[in-house]
Amino acid sequence: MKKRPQKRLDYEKELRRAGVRITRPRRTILGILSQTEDHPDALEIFRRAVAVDPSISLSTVYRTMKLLGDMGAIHRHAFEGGPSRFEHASGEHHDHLIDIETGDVIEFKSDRIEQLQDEIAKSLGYDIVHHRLELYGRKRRAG
Amino acid sequence: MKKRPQKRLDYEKELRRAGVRITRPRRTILGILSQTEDHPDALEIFRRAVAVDPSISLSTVYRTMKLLGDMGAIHRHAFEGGPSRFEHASGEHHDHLIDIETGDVIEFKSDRIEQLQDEIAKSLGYDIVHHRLELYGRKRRAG
DNA sequence: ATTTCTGCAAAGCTTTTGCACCACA
DNA sequence: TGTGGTGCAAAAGCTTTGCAGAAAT
Repeated sequence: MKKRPQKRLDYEKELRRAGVRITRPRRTILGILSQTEDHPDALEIFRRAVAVDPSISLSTVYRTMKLLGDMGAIHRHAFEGGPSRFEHASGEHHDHLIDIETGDVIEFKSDRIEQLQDEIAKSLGYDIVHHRLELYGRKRRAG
Repeated sequence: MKKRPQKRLDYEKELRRAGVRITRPRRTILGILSQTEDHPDALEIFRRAVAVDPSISLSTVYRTMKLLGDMGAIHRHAFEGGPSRFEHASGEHHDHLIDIETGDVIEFKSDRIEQLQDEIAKSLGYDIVHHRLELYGRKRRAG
């Protein structure tokens, strides 16, 4: 029952603050991202955008995702065997379980795992800058 | 102080058993993999192979890696921001810490993390087929 | 003698980029 | 009105593939 009302306005504010122009294609893409609860790839975002504004280009989608990624407003995930997929960066950090049959993505979080990761890195003499934890699985059937 | 003596012979046996021909380029590539303790990408394997047999092609490297991967003899890792890198599949499962400055890869293993992953997947109604855990970090400087 | 494999070149797929025009501030 | 953004097409980077000739069994 999560609500993500008018996330687009937040994006716009952030963008303006960063000194970037709010153009028609950008507004369209932000609108789509604000309604997005899944993890679409660039082509899928492009398709959804074209439905709103047929003149939009895939380049602009990529450029906008790059822009938002650099600002930290979205995350890009390069899951196995496919193009990068995006999600908004609102909310807390989490990792992903990918359904290898459907491509569905389930988010999860484990403080314990994060803590263990830190310990491991430290013991190896490293500080973690970021990490990637992806579980690829198959839905267990009842019975 | 690990030793990996004559790993090539094992590969060859496996390949013959699988009904594949041991050709000159394959023997060359297997020889290189057997001496490899790092995580080279296809181009790097190609370079090392060319030093032994200048007539080898990059396609053959890719095809051989695919073959060995399908047989489970090597693992392919798609670390962030670069081409896939390979390692032989001998030895036990482990995860990777990637030095974001040098690209160096350090292997580590945590039974506790594996166990937590299983629990998480189960609680979400999934069985894990495989997973990917990569820590991207920077060497902590003394002091 | 077959069947598999190879090198080469071309194509595939995702993502980035050069450029001339367009539009936001 | 000037700078930044856009669409288009081309290119880049990695990997796969079609094909005709070569080599392993």
